[in-house]
Amino acid sequence: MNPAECSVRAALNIIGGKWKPVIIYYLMEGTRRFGELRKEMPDATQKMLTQQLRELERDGIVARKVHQVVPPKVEYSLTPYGRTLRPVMRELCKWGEKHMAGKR
Amino acid sequence: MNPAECSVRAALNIIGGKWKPVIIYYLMEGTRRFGELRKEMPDATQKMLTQQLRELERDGIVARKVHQVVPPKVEYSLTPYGRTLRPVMRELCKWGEKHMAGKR
DNA sequence: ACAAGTAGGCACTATTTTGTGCCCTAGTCC
DNA sequence: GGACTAGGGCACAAAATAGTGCCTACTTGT
Repeated sequence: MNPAECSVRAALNIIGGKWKPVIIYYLMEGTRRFGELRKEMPDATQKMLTQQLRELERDGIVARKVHQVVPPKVEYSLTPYGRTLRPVMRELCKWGEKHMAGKR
Repeated sequence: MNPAECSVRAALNIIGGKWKPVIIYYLMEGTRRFGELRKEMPDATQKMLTQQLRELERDGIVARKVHQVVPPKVEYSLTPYGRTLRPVMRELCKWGEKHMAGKR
């Protein structure tokens, strides 16, 4: 397996989850609280959201900031590293739109 | 789910298989016979290769050309539509390379 | 007569990914 | 002292994906 192909796979490992692109998409717009993400993507279960966020955190894409306050408050945002995904997401998105438009 | 996020998911549905990006990658270089692909990606089982090729064909990304000759000969290539994936793959690949380089 | 090479098909199993349901914490409001 | 809040954990069940093994048809070489 040559380097070019496995680099594509590496990228897909990061953004390839069912909800990860959606999370990244929202976080590209700005910081979100956990509950906000849940409202924005009601089809993702809480567990899935948590799980995918953890993975993205582990991979250095999102930052998780816990405010030690009374009702817990946790904010998620893209790390600088995560922001380097922007061009990738843009291409993916552009292609996806064209694809959906020309739907047979 | 807004249109931007679901377009990303639509794109991922096409190129998101375990072997699809690899297949697309090789076909971007040129037409391949089934057996050639097998040799280039020995970790994919024959079944997986066939399956993923069928899906890519169904989605209009690859063309399958059967030559009615004695030992069967089947050639796969990207359709013009498949070639529109080039920029997407390039970004994905660029990001993936940087990602692997900066591996912690 | 028989093995090899090509491009698969089909049934079944294994692995991975998603989803469900139920539980916790610690203040605070009533 | 019960309910509610926001974020999350854990065990398990279901579904999607991937992998294995064995089978076909046709022809050429031995």
